[in-house]
Formats: sequence, C-alpha cells, structure tokens
Amino acid sequence: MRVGELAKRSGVPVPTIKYYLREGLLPAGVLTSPNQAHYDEEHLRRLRLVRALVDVGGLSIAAVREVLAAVDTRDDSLHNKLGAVQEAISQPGSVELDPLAVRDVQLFFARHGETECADVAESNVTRMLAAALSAARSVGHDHFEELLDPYLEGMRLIARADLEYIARRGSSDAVIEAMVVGTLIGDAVIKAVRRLAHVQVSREVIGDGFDG
Amino acid sequence: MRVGELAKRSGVPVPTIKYYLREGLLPAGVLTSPNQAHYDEEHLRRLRLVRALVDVGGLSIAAVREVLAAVDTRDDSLHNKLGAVQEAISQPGSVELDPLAVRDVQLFFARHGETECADVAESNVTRMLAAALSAARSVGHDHFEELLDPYLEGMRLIARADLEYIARRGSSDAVIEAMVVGTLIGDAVIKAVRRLAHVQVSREVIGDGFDG
DNA sequence: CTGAATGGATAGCGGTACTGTCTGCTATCC
DNA sequence: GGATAGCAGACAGTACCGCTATCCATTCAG
Repeated sequence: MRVGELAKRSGVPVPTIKYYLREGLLPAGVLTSPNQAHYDEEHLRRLRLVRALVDVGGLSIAAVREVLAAVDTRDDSLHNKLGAVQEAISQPGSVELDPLAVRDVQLFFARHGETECADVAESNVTRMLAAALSAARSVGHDHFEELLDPYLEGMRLIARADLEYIARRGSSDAVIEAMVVGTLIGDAVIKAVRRLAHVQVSREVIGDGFDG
Repeated sequence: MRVGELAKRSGVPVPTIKYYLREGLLPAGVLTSPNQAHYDEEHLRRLRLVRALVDVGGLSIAAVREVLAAVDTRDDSLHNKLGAVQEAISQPGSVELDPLAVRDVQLFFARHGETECADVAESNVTRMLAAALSAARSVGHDHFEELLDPYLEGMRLIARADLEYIARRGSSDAVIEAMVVGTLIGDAVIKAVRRLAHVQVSREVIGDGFDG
C-alpha cells in the first residue's frame, strides 16, 4: 500500500506519518520508483504501536525511538531487552535526590535480595523510585517507604498475571511486543484500576461512606 | 520570608515562582508595601507540593491547578475531593474508543458491583481504562481485559496499605494531602516497583535466566 | 492527457513552561 | 543619607516539542 492508504487505515494523517519516517519511528517503505514507496502490514502494525506508546503510554517521540530500538535489537536476550525498554520509559525528571530516600531504596532492594543495585543513580528505574520518595519527603511524608513492601506484594500478584499473559504468546516477536504493550498500556490500566480499588476497599473498611 | 528566601528554600527560581503566582498555583503573599510581600511556611509547603506534582506526577500546570482546586475546596466530602483529584490526574489522551473495549470495561465494572458507571465516557478514569484497552486491541491484543481481574486483586492489596497509611495521618488537611501524594507519587512508585516484581517473579517462575 | 497523489526537503505553527527585562519602589547596611 | 540589593508587577521573549503546511519534480490512475 502507499502512504495514503496507510494513513486511512491507521487514522494517522499523512504529514504525521512523514514526520515519523523522518524521526526514524517508522522504517522507510520499499521504493518502486524515485517517488513511490510501498508499505506493508508490518508498517501499519508499527505505526499503531507508535500511536499506542504516544497516546496511552504518554511517551515522548525520543522515548518511543528508544523503546523501538530496544524492541528491534536482534542480538540481545529478552531480559536485556526488557531492561532497555524499562529504562526508556522511565524518564528521570530532574528531581534532586534526598540521601535518606536513596538509603530507603537501597534498604528496600537489599531486603528483597537485589544486590546489583549498589548505585541508585545507575538505573532510571531506581532513580525514579528514589526521586518519588524524595518528593514524598519534601512534602512532609517521611515514612512513605513503609508502603514499598505492600506495593511489592501487590505487584508480585500482578507480575504473575503479566508473565502468564506473555508466556501465552507464541513467537519471540510477539513476546517482545507483549512486554512493551503489557508494561506501558499495563501501567495505564493499573492506574485506572487502582482508583476502583481505592473506592472498593474504602467502602469495605469504612462502610459505604468514605466521606471523611 | 520574601520571595528570594522562598526560592532558596524550595530550590525553585524566583521567575518560576512569579509564574506560578500568575498562574494561580500559589496564593499571593501578604503585601506589606506596594512592592513587598511576605510568604510563610504554608507557601513553601504548597510550592513543594506543586513541584512534586509536576516533577514526579508529570502533571501539566493546568492539571496541577485542578488538583489544588479540589484540595482547597472546603465544602466537599473527602469522597468527592478524591474523585475530583482523580479526574484531574487522568488526562483523556484523545484515543478513539473501540466499542469492544468499552464493553469490556462495562463488564468489568458490572462484575465488581460498580453499577454507577453506565456511561464509560462520563469519567476520565473509565475513559482512560477504555482507551488503554482500545490501544491494546489496535496492536493486536484482543484479550488484554483478561488481566483486569488479576490487576484489581493486586491493587486491592495496595489500596488496603494506602488506606491504612492515610488513616494514620491526623488532621483533615493532612489526609487530603496524603491522598494526593499517595495517589500521584504512589503511581510513580508503583511503576518502579512493578519492574522489580517482574524481575523477581520471572526468576521465580522460569529460573534465574528469563532470557527468552 | 490531466489531475490527484507521492517522496523528499524545508519552513512554519501552536502550545507549554518557563525566563528575561523593565519600572518604580523599598529594605538594608555602611 | 547614600549606595546597593532586592521586590512586585507587567509584559515580551525563548526553547522545545509535536506536528502541519508548502513546495518541487515525478508518477500513477482514469
């Protein structure tokens, strides 16, 4: 198909597709003449993935490019790919880290047998965690780290469902994409579901009111 | 204190503070002369909250304004305030909703006894959920909704910890702020912790490798 | 043959979150 | 009291991001 049809089938305007091509989010089509190119279903699929990452995942164009680079790397273990994707989707945020928050993160990791994370600043994920705890401290929540263990427990439940879901996918390509989708779209779903859980649990604990 | 000290103690540049004042994120100081104003600890606290919402929560200035408006509303139940905060922090995202995804959301809510959400488009939270499932469908994940129930189960665990944490706070003001902080900073923490849970559970399920 | 579409290049636009500059004042220190 | 620094308020300017518009030579579809 040509770019017009790609636009029609994806709902993305032609100039935007051209922009994505320029930015390297979408591989170039196969040129059949100096000014004619062919796109296939794979292009359509990739384009929809880009839109999902941007619209639902809230990623910047640069972050999408990083994620796709990780997805496309052929000579890498699944484990490394997942790590690269996670790094790409965890933007630092430029919060200065409170040493006490850093210590809390280190203790948390040590408590759960993760010894590799000696330097918190090394990974975006740990830095994000430290930044979040720093922010909590800055607004007077000195013991937010108490929530880390319960959060991990809840997340283990969710991670088991995630892995089952991923394992059910067949090919390696599909597994990688499932990880990206599961991680990013999953984050959005989790946010929404958390709201429902708050309402339900508060009803269950306090009664039907929860009106303070 | 004057604006210079406020800047020094918060780490936010003076022009940015002036901008926040203009945008109504920060109440004006008490004027002692036509060009001298006095700020107190409450201003500092509010300023740090704004930065936390922007840096860690990733909120836009407009969203921060909405959240603060909800926090500041005096004549409203805690329940309504939490709802307003949740609406403010769930941006729509302009994804067109797949009717099948909408149906999945409705079924999910019905399954869990939430009857009020007849119209999915009514609330940002449900629209966000439907948008996420629509995006999953668009990239070929037709059964992502299978994850909703496990997600809710994990989130119930987390919600219980959240409510305990909030209940431990004394005054009404502190409770409201704890909700905002717990919800927004909590989302960031949950994202990070989810990465750790993935690593741990995959190790536990597949063995030490998880290399595909 | 003609009119719409295409690839490629480059320039422009609208929104967001600041940042800088100016003016007329005020606080403070010597 | 004079020098210096800081301040409130108004407004213009900046930097970046994610597109969008325009142009050209070419090519495809009817």
